[in-house]
Amino acid sequence: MTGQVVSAELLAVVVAMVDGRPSVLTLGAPPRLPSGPLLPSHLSLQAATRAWVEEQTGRRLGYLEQLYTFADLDRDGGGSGRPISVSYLGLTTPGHPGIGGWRDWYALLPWEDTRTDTTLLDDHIAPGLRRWVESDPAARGERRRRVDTTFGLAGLAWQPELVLQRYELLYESGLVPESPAPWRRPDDELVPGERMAGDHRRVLATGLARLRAKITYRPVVFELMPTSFTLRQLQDCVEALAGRDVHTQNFRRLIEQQDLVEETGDVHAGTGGRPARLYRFRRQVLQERHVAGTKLPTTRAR
Amino acid sequence: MTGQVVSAELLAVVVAMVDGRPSVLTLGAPPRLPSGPLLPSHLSLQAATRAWVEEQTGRRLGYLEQLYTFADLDRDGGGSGRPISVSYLGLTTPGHPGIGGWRDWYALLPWEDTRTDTTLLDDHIAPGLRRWVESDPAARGERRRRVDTTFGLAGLAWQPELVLQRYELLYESGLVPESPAPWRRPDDELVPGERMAGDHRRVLATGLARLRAKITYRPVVFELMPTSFTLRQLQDCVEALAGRDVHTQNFRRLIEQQDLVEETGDVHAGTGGRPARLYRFRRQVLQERHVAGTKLPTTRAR
DNA sequence: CGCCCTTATGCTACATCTGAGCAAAAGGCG
DNA sequence: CGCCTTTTGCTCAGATGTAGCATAAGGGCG
Repeated sequence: MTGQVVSAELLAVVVAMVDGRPSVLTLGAPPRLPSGPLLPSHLSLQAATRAWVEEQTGRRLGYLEQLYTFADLDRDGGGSGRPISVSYLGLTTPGHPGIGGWRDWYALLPWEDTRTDTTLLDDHIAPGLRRWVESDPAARGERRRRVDTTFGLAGLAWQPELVLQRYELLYESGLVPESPAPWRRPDDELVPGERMAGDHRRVLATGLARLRAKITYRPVVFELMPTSFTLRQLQDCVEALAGRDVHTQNFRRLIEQQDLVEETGDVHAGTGGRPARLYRFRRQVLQERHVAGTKLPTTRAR
Repeated sequence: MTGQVVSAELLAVVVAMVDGRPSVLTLGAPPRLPSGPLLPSHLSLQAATRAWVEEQTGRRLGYLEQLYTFADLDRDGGGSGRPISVSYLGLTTPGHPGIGGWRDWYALLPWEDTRTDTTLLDDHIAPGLRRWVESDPAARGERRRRVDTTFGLAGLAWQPELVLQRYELLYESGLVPESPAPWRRPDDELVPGERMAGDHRRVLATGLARLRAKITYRPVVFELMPTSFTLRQLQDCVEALAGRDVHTQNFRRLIEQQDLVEETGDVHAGTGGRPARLYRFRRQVLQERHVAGTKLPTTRAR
C-alpha cells in the first residue's frame, strides 16, 4: 500500500484594484495564474507560492492565504501524472506593472457583477440552465432547486459568495467552453466570459468566493487600497468586490465607528464635488481586538 | 525546473459528541488521526479521505470539508521525503463503535475548555508564556502582545476560534512536548494535555478552530446531533463545541425563529424536570436560503 | 458672481436584533 | 402536598441596522 507519486503545484490568485476594477494577475494566453512546482528548497507551501509569484511576475506579495487543494482526476486537462494543486489568495496593490498583466476578473467571470445589469443572467444563463434542468427528467426537481438557489432565480436572493457553486454549475451543465466534451453546446449557447488555462477559472472562482466572504468579517479590503484613500474609494472597492451596491452613509458610519481608519488631514479634490477627506488604515486594529471587518450594510431590496 | 517527488497524505479530523463531550476519532497510541496516502484509484481528495476513514475505522462519513494543506519542512517528525498532508474535517454521530476510539478533544487540548475553570490557564499556561516572553528582551513587546491577544490575557477577551494560534504559540514557546528540542522545558513546566503522533495535534487544533467558527454562521451542529433531540441537548452540544456557555432562552429563540427545527410531537422526560419537547433538524433550510447557522447569543461578561 | 450640478458629510426616525432577567409550567420525589 | 429541577413563555432596555432627509463644499458655466 504505497502512495502514488505525485507532483505538487502552487497556484496563486493575486488580486488588486486596477482603475477601480478588481483584477487578477495572469500570464500568457489563454491566461493562466502564476504557478510552479514545490521544490526542496521551499520551506513551506506559502513560501513556495511567494517565490513563484515573485519569479514569474517580479511582484513581492504581502497578504497571502491558502485557498483550497485540488486533485480531481477528471479536471485539469487530464495530462499525465497527477498534480496536486494547492491554491493561494494574494492581495496587493497594482504598483509597478512587472511581468504579466492585470485582467479584470469580471471579464473572466462576467455573471458575477450584478451591479450594472442582469441581462446576461436573464438572456443567456437562465435559459441555458433551464434547458439543462429539463434535459434530464429524472433529476429535474433536484436540478431546478439547485439552479434557483445558486443563481437566485425564482424569487430567491442572489448570494454573492456562491461564486464557486455558480461556476461549477455552469461547468456541469456544459455552458462554459471548458466543460467536458460530451455535454458541449454550440458556441452561441455558451455563456460569455474568457476561459483560462486548465482549471484556473475554477481556482479563480474559489478565490473570489473567499474574498467576498472574508471582506464581510475581516478588514482585508485595506490590503487592496493605497496608503491614503477617501471613504468613497474604499466603498467603490468593496462594491466592486462584492458585485453589489451598499448604502453610502451607513457604510461610512460602519467604518468610522470601528476605528478602522484615521484621517490623514489631507483632502482629495477634483472629482467635481465637495472634496473628500483622506484616510489611512489603522493597521493596529488588527492587534487591538478581533475586528469585524467590512460588514456590508445591505440594502433590503435586491 | 522539475518538481520534487512528494507523497500526498490525507488526514481526517472526525468529530462526534460522545456522552455529551466533543470527541475525535483516533487510532493507536500515541493517538493518531485516521490517515492514508492518495492512491491512483481515488477520484478526488475527498473521496480518498472517505475511503481511508472507512477502511480504518469502519465508519462511513456524511459531512466532510477540507481543512488545510500542510507541507512544512520543519514539522511532522522530519522523516524522509516530503509528505504533503491534506486535512479534512468530518462530522458524524457516535453510532456503533467501529475500530478505533473516541477521544475527548479537551483531553488533547485541555486549555480550550474555558467553561469550568481557568486554573489551567492561570497556573500553568500564563506563567509559562510569561517566562517565554521575558526570555528574549529584543522580542518582548511583540511577544507579550501576541500572548495577550491569543490567550485573552491582560483584560483582553478570550476568542474561542483562535485555537490554532494558541496551539502554535505553545509549540513555539516550548510548552508542549512536541516542541522542537532546543526550547524544551522540564516536564513540570509543560502544559498538560495528551500529545498525538506527528503534528496531528496541530491538525486537530485546525479542525476545532474551523468548527468553532463555522457553527456561528452555518447550521453544522446538526450533523453531530441524533435525528431527534431536545433544545437543551442542542445547546449542550453548542456549548461543548464553543467551550463557553450561552444564554438558554435566547438560544432557544434564535433556533426557533430561524425555522432550523420542527417538533416531532414527542417529549423527552426523566431528567428530573419538566419534560422537553423533541425536535428534528429541518434539513430543507439548507436549500431554502442562506441560513445563518447557530449564532452564539454571547453573554457580555466573560 | 451667482446658480446649479456633483460629491461628501451629518443627522434622525424607525425597525429589528441582542442581551438579560422575571416568572410560570410541568415533571420527579420525599 | 410542597419543594426540587428543567423547560418554556414573555418583557424590556440597549445596541445595531436600514432608510432617507438635509446640509456642506467644491467645480463648471452662463
